[in-house]
Amino acid sequence: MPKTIYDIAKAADVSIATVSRVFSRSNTVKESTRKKILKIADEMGYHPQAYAQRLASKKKNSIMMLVPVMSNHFFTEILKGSQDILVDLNIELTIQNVNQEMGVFKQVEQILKRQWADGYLLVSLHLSDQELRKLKRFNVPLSLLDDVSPLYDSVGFDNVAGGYKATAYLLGKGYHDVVFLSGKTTSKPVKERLQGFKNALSEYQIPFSKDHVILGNSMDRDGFTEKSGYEAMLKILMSDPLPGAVFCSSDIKAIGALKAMRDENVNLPLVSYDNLSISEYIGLSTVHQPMYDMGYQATKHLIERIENPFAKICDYVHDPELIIRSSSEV
Amino acid sequence: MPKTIYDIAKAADVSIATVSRVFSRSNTVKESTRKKILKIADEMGYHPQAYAQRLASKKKNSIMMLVPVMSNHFFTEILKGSQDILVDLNIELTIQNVNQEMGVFKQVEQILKRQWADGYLLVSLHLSDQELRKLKRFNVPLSLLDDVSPLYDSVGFDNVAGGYKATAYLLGKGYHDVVFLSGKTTSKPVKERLQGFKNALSEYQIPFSKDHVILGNSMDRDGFTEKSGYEAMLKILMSDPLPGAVFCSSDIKAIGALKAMRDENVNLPLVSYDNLSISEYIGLSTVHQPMYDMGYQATKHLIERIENPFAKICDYVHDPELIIRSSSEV
DNA sequence: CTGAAAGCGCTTACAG
DNA sequence: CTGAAAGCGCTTACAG
Repeated sequence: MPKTIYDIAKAADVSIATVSRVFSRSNTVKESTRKKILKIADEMGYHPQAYAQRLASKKKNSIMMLVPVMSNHFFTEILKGSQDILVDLNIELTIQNVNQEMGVFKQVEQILKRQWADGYLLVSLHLSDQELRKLKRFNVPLSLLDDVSPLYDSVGFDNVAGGYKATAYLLGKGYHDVVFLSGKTTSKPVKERLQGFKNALSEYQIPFSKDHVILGNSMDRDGFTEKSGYEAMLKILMSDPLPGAVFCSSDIKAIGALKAMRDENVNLPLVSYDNLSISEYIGLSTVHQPMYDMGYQATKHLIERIENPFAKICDYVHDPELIIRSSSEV
Repeated sequence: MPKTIYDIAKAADVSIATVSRVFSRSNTVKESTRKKILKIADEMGYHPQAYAQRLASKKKNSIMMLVPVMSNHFFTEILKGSQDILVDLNIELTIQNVNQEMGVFKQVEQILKRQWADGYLLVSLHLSDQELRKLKRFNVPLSLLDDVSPLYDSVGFDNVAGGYKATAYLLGKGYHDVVFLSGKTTSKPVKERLQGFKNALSEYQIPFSKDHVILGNSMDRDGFTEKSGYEAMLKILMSDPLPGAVFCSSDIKAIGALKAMRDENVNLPLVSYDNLSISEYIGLSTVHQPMYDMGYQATKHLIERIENPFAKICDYVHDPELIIRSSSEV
């Protein structure tokens, strides 16, 4: 049986209040008794139970990150940014995976209801305005990451600008017949990047048509898979005439697309999106998103919000940066 | 203020016991009162607090996964395997990141002490036998994943066999001057894969020497980074004569190594290790590890262990499979 | 610096 | 089918 505070108190011949004070780092305990209690606790393998502590104190010192891990190839960067700020503050970070296939909003609600943490980091969840508004009723600090909303502290990217930059670069190089290798078109980032694509076209007075958008058949993870990119590129390569260049909605898809080109022995200039750590090594021209900074910032906002619930909401939109490597320079 | 069970009881004109029964799905509640309570709870936004529930019931219905997310590129597969079994059982899964740079064992101890979960899944932690033995004192179900030990339920891989297969393949093709592109040599999987490498050499009666092992300078994440692979391959390419082939300790490193070869315009046959989802698309010959199955199995073991703490310990070692693609066929 | 006691929000025999 | 009451393992004013 695990030991309780009573066991330690009895063994140390003090009250449970004193034992509690030792573990809550209250400095009102005499050094000698503190040492004695710590020694006994260590021998008996005692440590306060998280549940009881949190119930009694109403403080949690804990933040929870909700994230669709499955689809999130840049998650490690975000996590690093988040941890770097949390470690010093001695705040626990717990991760909850949100399953994209099972109703994101319902899962979020379910988790918030349980009152696990002092605040929640919602990563790449892309909830609608209406859903976000509904979450207000839980009255708990929320911070959005890779998403922007005036309703919450949030730090995201201007996907429209990113899509525009990538496309404009290709157009500027003279490839006026660019094509968009899309993800699932209901996905928020896909929509926005497509909008950027359209904006660039219209700047060059090129009329947009449905034929500009090519999709793979595989639709798991919103189509953000190598397989889906491969399929889409195969379709592109079957068109006649071939487009001059490709703007691909994500690096992961681009990896599939690149293989399709190799298999078919065609080489179209390609720019994609995300700048994963591998992208540098496979020479992908891509739109960079500083995920580390984002994790750091969003976490900072959340902590400040927990401390001061009535501070001004702060939504920050990063301007993405285009990085040119070999894939666009054929 | 969040509502409590008392608020609901009062509003529904019943005792708190009845409200509790409704939420714990006890079927001893009259259908009409159940409906009434559920309706009121929904209106008032009530849901039982996780902490209080677990403290009172001593049941947690929850499993925690400890994982060095940072370094774990195949983590999503494991997670999927684990979730697929948990969802049906209505068991919560929480993920705790373990920071490789901060003393893995200490962190694990710290987490176990808190008594968060009914059981813990230790993923790719590679603790020593002595450390594992020490964890016994927490007297809580533990299941190891990507690690094998007779002390706990565990499912891992035979890294020695994997290293052997990869190397023997290269030797069998006539490349007798193979070289091992290593990770940090204190890392358990690196050591084992190197042992497999040695075994293959000795089968071909090739004496092993230190020169067979090449290391990059970057050592974060135990050297499992693209950068470290790039650096190591650059070193290899500076040797004279050049080796005939390379066995690379991980796919991520191989991606860096491949770039180094492209940059230097050399093309050595290469086999690596892991079979990440991207590996198929960049044509990596590699050693496959069925991470999904592993996540599924380890989770199953853990659940059975929680139900029956005295069942026979079951440690399972997967035999890895060599997959040949283009990188080895130059 | 320390203790007695109330309380955190639940669950669960027990009794009816 | 339902309620009163004890208890889960802690924290924290309050008093000394």
